[in-house]
Amino acid sequence: MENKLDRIYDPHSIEQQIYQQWEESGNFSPSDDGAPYCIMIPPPNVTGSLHMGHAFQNTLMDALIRYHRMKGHNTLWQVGTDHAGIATQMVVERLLNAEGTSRVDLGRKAFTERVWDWKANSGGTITNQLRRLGASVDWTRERFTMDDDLSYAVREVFVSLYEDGLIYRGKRLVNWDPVLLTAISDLEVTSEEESGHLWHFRYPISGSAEHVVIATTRPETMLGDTAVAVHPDDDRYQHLIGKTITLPLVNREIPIVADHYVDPEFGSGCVKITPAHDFNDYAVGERHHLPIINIMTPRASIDLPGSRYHGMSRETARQEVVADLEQSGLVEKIEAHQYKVPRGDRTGQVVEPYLTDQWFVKAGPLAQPAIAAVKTGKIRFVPKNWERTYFEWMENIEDWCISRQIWWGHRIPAWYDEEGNIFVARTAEQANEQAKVLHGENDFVLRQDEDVLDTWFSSALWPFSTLGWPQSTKAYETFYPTNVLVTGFDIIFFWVARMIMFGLKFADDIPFHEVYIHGLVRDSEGQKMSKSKGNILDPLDLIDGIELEPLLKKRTTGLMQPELAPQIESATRKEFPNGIPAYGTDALRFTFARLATQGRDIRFDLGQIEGYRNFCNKLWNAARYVLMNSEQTKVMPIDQLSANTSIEKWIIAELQNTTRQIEQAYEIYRFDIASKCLYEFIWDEYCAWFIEFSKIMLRNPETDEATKQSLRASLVSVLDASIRLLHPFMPFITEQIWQTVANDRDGRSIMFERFSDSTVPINEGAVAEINWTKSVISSIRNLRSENDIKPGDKIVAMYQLLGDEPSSWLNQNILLITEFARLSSFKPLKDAPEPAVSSHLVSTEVGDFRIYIQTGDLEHAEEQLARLEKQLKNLEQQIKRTQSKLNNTQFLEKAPAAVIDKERTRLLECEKSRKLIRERQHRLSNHSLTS
RNA sequence: GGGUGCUUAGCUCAGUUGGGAGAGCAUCGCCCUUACAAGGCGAAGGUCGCAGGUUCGAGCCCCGCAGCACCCACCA
Repeated sequence: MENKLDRIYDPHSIEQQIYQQWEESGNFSPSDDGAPYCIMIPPPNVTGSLHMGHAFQNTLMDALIRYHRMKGHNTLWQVGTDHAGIATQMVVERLLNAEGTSRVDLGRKAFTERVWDWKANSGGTITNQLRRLGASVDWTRERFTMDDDLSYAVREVFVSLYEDGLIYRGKRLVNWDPVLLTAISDLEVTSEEESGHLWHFRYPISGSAEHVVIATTRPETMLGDTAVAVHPDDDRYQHLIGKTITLPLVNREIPIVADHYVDPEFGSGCVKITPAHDFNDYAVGERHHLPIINIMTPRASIDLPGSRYHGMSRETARQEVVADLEQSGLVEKIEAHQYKVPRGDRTGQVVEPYLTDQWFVKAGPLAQPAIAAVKTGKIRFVPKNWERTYFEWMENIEDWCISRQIWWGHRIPAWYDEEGNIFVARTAEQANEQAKVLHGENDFVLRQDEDVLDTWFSSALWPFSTLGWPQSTKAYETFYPTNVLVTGFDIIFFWVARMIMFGLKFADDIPFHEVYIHGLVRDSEGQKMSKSKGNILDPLDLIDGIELEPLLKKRTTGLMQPELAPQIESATRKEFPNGIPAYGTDALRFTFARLATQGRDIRFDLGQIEGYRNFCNKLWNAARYVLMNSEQTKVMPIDQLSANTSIEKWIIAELQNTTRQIEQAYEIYRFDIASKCLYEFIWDEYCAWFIEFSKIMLRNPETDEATKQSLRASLVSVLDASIRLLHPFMPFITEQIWQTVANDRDGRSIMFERFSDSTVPINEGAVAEINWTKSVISSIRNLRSENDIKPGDKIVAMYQLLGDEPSSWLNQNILLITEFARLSSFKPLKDAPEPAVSSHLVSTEVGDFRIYIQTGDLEHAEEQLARLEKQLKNLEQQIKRTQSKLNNTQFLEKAPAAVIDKERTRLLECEKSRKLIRERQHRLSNHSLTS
């Protein structure tokens, strides 16, 4: 490392080089020393690239990891990626289509080989982006959910659950994506309200002229109706229960049944029942033992050989059915209707309830201990209110459909013989053994189940499968249960709940003690970021910067709806007329930390990150100043500083207060508080006061050498301590400065330094003295500004000690006051009668210390009088309020003594201030009369 | 239909167990002062969504209302 900092802070020139050094030196692996601390990364999809949500989440995890590493813990941040079954298969299928071939052409074996190739060549995007972010994950332990050992864990879990009766196979109505041709789980279906129609049809009663009117949003499914239902207590239809209907168009006799499911208030009170194509109807069908007639192919076209609708898409069939019923005069009416349409979250296609053979996890028994773990406080959600969401879902949990009819994923370890017997086993050999037992000497052929498991199945094992389970490895013994899971609320059901269930079942313990749920990153307007809205910010663009043209291109290419491009382009031009400047990783990370308030979604706009980039610059330049002034000075722990002067004692006190607040904030995951404390301490105390104080003292020829040495040591050591506190949020700039401020680093990294030093007792006297000095300086600055005195002009000032502030405070700090306030002299006013001294005096007070300054003229007298008048008015109000409180016997009886004392003191202070202000008014108005 | 969160300065948000309303950005003055103009000094700006209640005292606790956002659910 160089021993100097460049004049200009340039994040780009330091960040990548530093990360490479960290990674190469193996710094991210556990130290094998100290209490274990472990976080599991939510494995990003291997097809993914870093978005703002990742950047936010990983910033917080890295801060926690770095904090605990510096605290001396044996720290593991387990990294890896998820095979993302459907997403990855879609990506590779698109590539194949572009090449003019297809998944089916290749066949299963060649296709999965192709996916592995893709992964080897293109699957590292997001992990490399994590490096840019500074993530101190242990790359040597990187895992992929389809690694051999993790796949082994998957089979182990599947087989165990099967043996325990918690996995079963069955023909059930599932959510079917007719484009992907696979079942998906309830969670993968999203319902949006859409405009449609409510069709009212007349169904004729068999052998009668009567008919009933049924209403439906899906006319085409009437081809599969097997009943009409009414409410059992509905007087209108009592006489029809048990009779039959001749189903129009199909001419099938179907019964009228009574079922509580029907809401008599809705529509006509009669419901068509299609058990094969509706979840509710399926349940009704089961209750009444109705036949289940499937009328659709997997691609959701009509499957009724011999019917005129056979082969029609569901949309066409709908039109035709309605037209035909219309023709027969069976359409009562058609109403506009808003209704929820279920769509697959991957394809956006309307999902069909579809009757197929699938594998399910029986969730109820697994959920019970998982609920208890949170109820008893073994697992804590932060913020706590998410526990309610968790309970709500867990207490009403449905069985989980885990089989998927795709090729990329963990193949289900089940085999069938020709008679349909199922053999679930860890390996084909074991399945064979089982089959032998059954078949004896007879020949048989086994065929493995074609389906793969839902990707979330393997994700659910992540906290223990990555650590070596089912083997009892050192990592597993050391780091399970992990400390905290950091994730978004959107995957509490998908992932968090299932990890808890499986962790308790298989690793015999909770997977983590705490779950920190963070908010969603939105754009500056509060909109969700999405490609189709064209409002995506790429974290790397914020780090490296991007010109307008490439940004436009990025946002407008590959849109699902290309017609939106012009709109997106103009919005982008308006928001980023000059593109995006490079802010650097540290500024981005710090911004995320500052925005990480409890649970809320966060709005991201460039003003914020710019402010924190400026903070980086501030720190950088402060470090440059310190280097210039204390090059040969040794960095010391805070508790070993000699701290000769009050200002050193004061800044040490401030540092210690800040440290304590930060450590407390980490304990409760308040990254916003921790980062805010750092910002304020470094900028408002260390830079604005301490460095400025030090300049004056170091440059003063009368300062003795010992004091200078002490000051230099404090300057450099407090800087050193500050950047250690800051390191978890800003790893790069702090490393660069840390390497530079001392010569004896020997290639060590700041990431292993202690987070904070031992404390020394706070010197309250020094703190009071410096706070008083700061107030005096601020008051004079204020006076100067109010009187339009140019910052460069030196002025005469005088003071009066009216009370009992220690005169030592003044004597000790008179140089600082004089220099800071740019005074040519600062002397006692003696006992001269005030108005006689000068007609150009204005004054202010700090407690009982009155300060006068000389002004060149009094042209601002009117303004000042107005200001004083306003202050006076405020004071009067306060006095009145305080007095009425103190006159209130109820208040005096019931309020705590401390509060009453406070009010009394306040009253005295206000009255004193009022007196002083009146005096100032008096002086000012007299003088303005004379001038 | 059930649930959750939000509403505080022009904007984005803090506000810990109830005890005199805060920050950043933006705005307005004045300064290119030898670490930093990505800076310094100073100023202005709020009926804490509305309406009640509890309390000596409410931004904070309770009830109601309104608006916004999100989650869950099988209403054809």
